[in-house]
Amino acid sequence: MEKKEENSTGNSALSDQNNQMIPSNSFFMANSTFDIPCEADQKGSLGFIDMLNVQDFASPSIFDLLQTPPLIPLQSQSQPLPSPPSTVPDSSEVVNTPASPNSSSMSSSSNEAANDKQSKIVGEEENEQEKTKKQLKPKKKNQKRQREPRFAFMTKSEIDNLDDGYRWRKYGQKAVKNSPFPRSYYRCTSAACGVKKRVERSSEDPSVVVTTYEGAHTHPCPITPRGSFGIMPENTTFGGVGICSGGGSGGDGGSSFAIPQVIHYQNQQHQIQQQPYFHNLTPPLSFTNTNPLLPRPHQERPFYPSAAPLARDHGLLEDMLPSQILKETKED
DNA sequence: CGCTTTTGACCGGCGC
DNA sequence: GCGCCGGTCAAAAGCG
Repeated sequence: MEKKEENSTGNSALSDQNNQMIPSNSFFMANSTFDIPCEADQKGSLGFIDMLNVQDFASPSIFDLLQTPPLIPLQSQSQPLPSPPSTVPDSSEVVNTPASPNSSSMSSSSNEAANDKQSKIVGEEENEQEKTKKQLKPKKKNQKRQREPRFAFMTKSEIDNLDDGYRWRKYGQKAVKNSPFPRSYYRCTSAACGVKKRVERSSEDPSVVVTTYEGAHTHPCPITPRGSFGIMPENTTFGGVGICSGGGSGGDGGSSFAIPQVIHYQNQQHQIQQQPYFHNLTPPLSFTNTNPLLPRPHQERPFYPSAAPLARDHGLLEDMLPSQILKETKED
């Protein structure tokens, strides 16, 4: 079994829908702000997430953004870029304080940094957990639960559980406070991979799916029979916490999160285009990539080995998208 | 038959 | 200390 992890994410941002205050843990999108339920809390499990500026990005992969260059830990933001961690980074905290609403920022919590130091203990805990679990989790004390770096993004989609190429098993579902939509909890089915993700719909915009990844995959991305990465609409806003590098232990070259490319969220008058995932469309918004952390267009590189073939796989897209949309896209 | 999903119960953290 | 809440467990059901 897997190590039971504790988590108690405060949910300050979720509280009051009538509350017009913009919490620090919000996605800032074009003309609107979305709370990120549970993602950013005072405890810092996942810091605030702001709008990602992606000027000049034709269609960058989220992983491109996150993997190159390595995100700067909060503590060392003014320092040279650290070398990528071999596994889960000690300091997964990245905070880019936006100088302006248009400046990019990705952030994450800082308490994870300390907790991550305990990563070595995880294995031992796992064994212990095995023994004790049958008694309904007599938890270890004195050990704050280790938090993996988390990464959240928003997707405009009717599909809750977006296919990101990895295989997930749902292990829980909870009603979300102040939201009519439940939150689903998934875990990567790969044996030694403890990556988790949460999927929920925004209560403010039911068409928006908030997906939060936690942890880094330690294995290559298994291509699902349906084809991976195919169904992510392009209009996703992500924010992050974390580090996606992975470098992982498995020698897989460091892929971590199976998150599709940046999807530009266009929320002008709440008119959001649904666009096929792999098309290079002009970003609906004019972003300014002022973030030194973010790669420049010329740095674009294929992230998924399988992405290129799939990019042309309209068969998949046609499964998932209205034909009209596809048609329009092709014309582009 | 094996894997996934569902779902109620349980646990721990946090605020009051 | 108590209650709330997020997160997880695990048995049962569902599915291919």
